[in-house]
Amino acid sequence: MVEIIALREAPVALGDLERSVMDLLWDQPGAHTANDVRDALAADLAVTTVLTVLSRLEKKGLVHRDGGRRPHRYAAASSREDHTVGLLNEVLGSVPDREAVLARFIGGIGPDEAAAVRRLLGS
Amino acid sequence: MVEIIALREAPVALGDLERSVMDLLWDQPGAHTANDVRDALAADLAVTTVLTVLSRLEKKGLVHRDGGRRPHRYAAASSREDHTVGLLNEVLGSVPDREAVLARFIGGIGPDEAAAVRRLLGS
DNA sequence: CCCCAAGTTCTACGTCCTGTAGAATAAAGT
DNA sequence: ACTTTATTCTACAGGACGTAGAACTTGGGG
Repeated sequence: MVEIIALREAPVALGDLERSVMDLLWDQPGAHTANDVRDALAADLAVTTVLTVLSRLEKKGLVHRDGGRRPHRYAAASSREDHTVGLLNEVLGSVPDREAVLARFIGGIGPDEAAAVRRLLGS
Repeated sequence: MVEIIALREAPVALGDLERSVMDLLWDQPGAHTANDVRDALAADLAVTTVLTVLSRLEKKGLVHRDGGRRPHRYAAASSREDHTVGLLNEVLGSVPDREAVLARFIGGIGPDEAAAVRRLLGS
């Protein structure tokens, strides 16, 4: 199953395993070796599998690799929040009327969340 | 190229052609026959191709088919805006801290858009 | 009543992406 | 150098999409 949503130019689609790896890197910021990642994953995978995934994520620009010393280290290229905001903007960029979508979105959030947004908007 | 974004349970991934068809159905609300759709598309495709795509979109719940009289009619199941809001919520549902993402998102929108959101929030 | 034309469903295939990993190669320490 | 550890190559199955021919269905006209 490919976790998806729907949109555009530089596809940032993530498969289930890719997503798991990113979640790991996001939950535990910092540099990790492929072995670290493999051990941290629930499933019992071959290290090469993890390396393949990390390479693909690197090609997608989601992780950075430090190939300095031998066990290479991998880390998330951007925070989960920033990445997600990017996705939101991608989604919003796929429609002609961005504001119409925001209108319906805002109209659908709960009162507490609305309050939070209001606060975030400063005043 | 598959237009994508990244997430979840019931993948709502749309291919380029699928997306084109949805854009058509959204831009011209109402019931359309497969031939109508084919004629409206830029590319010169076989009707069967369009029918296949429409079927897949129907299976994904994005279009409804009226198979009453013979040239079946197809129409978007929901508005572009509602569909997109669904995507936004999918994206937001993929992170543990929804508010943290909203914070960065709100922080990144332009002043005019911020004003629009404020207005939408009432007050 | 049967055939034709228009329409719909089946089946199919090439391509790309993802999960998965063995084989081959490289490097690092002893 | 030799062994161990790590990385890169190569590969394949499965699923999603684009694409469409073949086969089947159905409503009219003869």
